[in-house]
Order: sequence, then structure tokens, then C-alpha cells
Amino acid sequence: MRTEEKIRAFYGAMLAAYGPQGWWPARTPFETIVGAILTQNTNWKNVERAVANLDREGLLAPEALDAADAARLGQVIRPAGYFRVKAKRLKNFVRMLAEDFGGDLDALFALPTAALRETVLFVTGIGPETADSIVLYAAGRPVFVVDAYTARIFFRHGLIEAETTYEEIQDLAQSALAEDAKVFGEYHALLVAVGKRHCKKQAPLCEGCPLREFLEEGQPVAIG
DNA sequence: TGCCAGGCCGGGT
DNA sequence: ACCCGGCATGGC
Repeated sequence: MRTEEKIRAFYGAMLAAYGPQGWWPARTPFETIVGAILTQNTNWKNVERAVANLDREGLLAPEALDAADAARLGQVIRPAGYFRVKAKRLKNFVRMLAEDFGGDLDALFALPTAALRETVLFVTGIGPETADSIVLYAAGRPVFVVDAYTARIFFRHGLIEAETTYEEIQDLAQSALAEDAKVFGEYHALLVAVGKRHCKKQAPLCEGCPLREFLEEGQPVAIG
């Protein structure tokens, strides 16, 4: 099976196994952005606590975050880990939003996709994955989000090299799939679902993995 | 109990 | 242009 065929086949297999994931798990686009920043290299469970704290403190709004003291904000989001760094990153985003878009998320989202991505990416603390998560899940644009699970699963199935870059993986996925935000969103969420259950860093738990049928015969599933 | 989680930055080479 | 240490909490 060719690489792009395989990427398409993965989708059906994952969907059949787990059903639609309905990502991003947030009530508003702004909460999606906050979650995207907080979940950097962090267990989602911890992010949920931090988001609940923000909500309780009335900080799930751009103006409130912009006005909040960074040290206090850090304490509120503490369960998410890297709390000092992430407090700064959240504030970096809302500062940009205030300065360049009058604090209006819809004004930011009025940008064409490429400009939107670049603008968000320019914020210190927002890298490619976080930017794409925002562009896809908060703004609803068709960009494919690549994360650690994406790279690991694709690599272990021989679809990419260990050195393949973020943009290369993204291009690969986007060329294999229809340009559809809904599909991209489900695909990424499903990869995370598979990854959490069956593709941990140490030890590929291929037993019961819905993608197991796509492994080459006798393929030794390299760790990486 | 150590390893890992839905990354990214900044300084050094 | 890479390479790497640092950032931090909670789950298993």
C-alpha cells in the first residue's frame, strides 16, 4: 500500500474503532486556545484542572487574562505544569490580541488562513503545533495538526523517517486527505486516541491497535 | 517508582 | 542551521 493510501486507510480504521471524537473539547474558541497552550507536553487531565480553575476565577476571557497578574495566573494554572512559562505564554497571546486586533478574536479570525497561522505563530510560546491547533480547532480552518503521536505512529508504520520535519509531515497528510477541517480535526483526535492507548513512547502496545493490520508483515515497529 | 504527557524557547556551537 | 537544557505537575 502506498504511503498516502495508507494515511487514508488509517482514517477509516480509526473511525470504525473509536467513532468521531468531536474535538476540540472546549466550550468556546477562546477556551480552545487556552487549552492548546496549556496542553504543551502535558497530560490533558492536568489541563482540565487548570481550565476549571481559570473558569472559576473568571479568567477565561481575553481582557481578564490580559489584566491578570502573571504570578497569580501561574498559581491558577499550576496543575497544567510549566506554570510560570505558560502564564507568560497565555498573556503573550492576549496581549497580541489586544494590541493588533482590539482584543477581538473574530477580528483575528477574519484573517486568511495563511496570515492567521503566521500571526499566531509569531507569538512567543506558540509553536507550529499550538498554532495549527488554534487555526484548526478554534478558527475552523483546514490545516492538519501534527503532534508527537502523529510522528510516532507514522514513523512506526514506516510512513516517514525519524528526521521528517513538522511541515513535511503536515504536507504529507494534507496531500493525502481531502482539504476539510472536519476531517483534519477528527483525524488528529483519532491519532491521539490511538496513541494514548497503543503507541506510547517506550513499548509499542500494538496488541489491539486498530492500525495493527496496516503494519508490514514482520515489521519490527521501531521505537522512536 | 521512574517515566511520560496532545511543545517551545533561548543560548551555545 | 542544528543541538540541548530547562520548564513542572499529576497519573500510571
